[in-house]
Amino acid sequence: MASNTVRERILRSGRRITPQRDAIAGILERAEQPVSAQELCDAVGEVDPQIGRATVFRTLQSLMEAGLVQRITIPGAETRYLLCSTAEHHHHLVCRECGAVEELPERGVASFLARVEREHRFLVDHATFDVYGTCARCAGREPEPAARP
Amino acid sequence: MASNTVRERILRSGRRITPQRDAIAGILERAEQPVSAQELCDAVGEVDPQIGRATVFRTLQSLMEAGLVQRITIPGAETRYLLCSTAEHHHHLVCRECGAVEELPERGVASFLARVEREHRFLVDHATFDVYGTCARCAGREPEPAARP
DNA sequence: CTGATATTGATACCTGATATCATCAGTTGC
DNA sequence: GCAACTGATGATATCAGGTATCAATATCAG
Repeated sequence: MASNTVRERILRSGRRITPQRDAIAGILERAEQPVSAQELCDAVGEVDPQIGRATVFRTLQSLMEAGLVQRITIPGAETRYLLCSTAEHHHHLVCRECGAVEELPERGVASFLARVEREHRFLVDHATFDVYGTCARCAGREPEPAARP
Repeated sequence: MASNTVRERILRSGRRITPQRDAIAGILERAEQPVSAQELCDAVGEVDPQIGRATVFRTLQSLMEAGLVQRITIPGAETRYLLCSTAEHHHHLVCRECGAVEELPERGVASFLARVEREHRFLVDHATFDVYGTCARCAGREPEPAARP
């Protein structure tokens, strides 16, 4: 299933499958939220304390190059890594409450980018569009229960 | 003029004017491109070698809080700092060729964000939208003259 | 001018990430 | 299955950007 797919995707990108990569990909796969490098190192250490930091970062690098992982750089916060369901370029809706990340497909942004290109006479090569806020699930709950009778 | 405005803006934010802040703001003001922390430290050192790195970073912090400076975090590249003409939230078009930065006003993005909110039932709090590509001026020149007869 | 207080500079420190390099293990051809 | 070629690993050192500490200093309101 999914695990197999990740393995296949790693193989297809001309990389080798190793227990370390398996472990790291598995952790990313099980994480519903993007994880920081530190969290990932800790989680990896629980699976196999032998796995070194360098391997974790190298694996992230490889997976990013293969398009399996995206790095989410939140200004003023930790950089996080996310296993993406698609290798296509896309953007993220990050919930500040629960940390959940929703993927915003490129085509949702394309028409907007086209307008930017037209209005600014700017040849767009790459755009990062990360949106922070509150997801539907968290917005449903009351954030301040004490504020209500 | 502009220098005065920066001073005023610093003062209005309840901060003191110091020669160090003056120097740092001046460098940012004269830079047409966003500068990295390292570049800024170097440039500051040329003005006054006494000014320490900590002061540079603290000043950047202060100016960011005051809305005078924005930090541009390019994944996989250096973080850069940019003196912005407006304290309002806005986005950037960064030219990869010449490094020039064009400001994209929030209102240009607002309607797009509204659609995202509607379609994803997501309450947008903050969005960073940084676009990389080629500006009109650089696109006008031939990037590969050898490729043409 | 003067004092309360924000600011500074030197330094140490932290975290995320990368470089090095000898060793090890997948993969491939047979 | 086996050897060997090559990519991957782990330990370590190192780097860069950025922050914390703290005594000394400078700013600005009164």
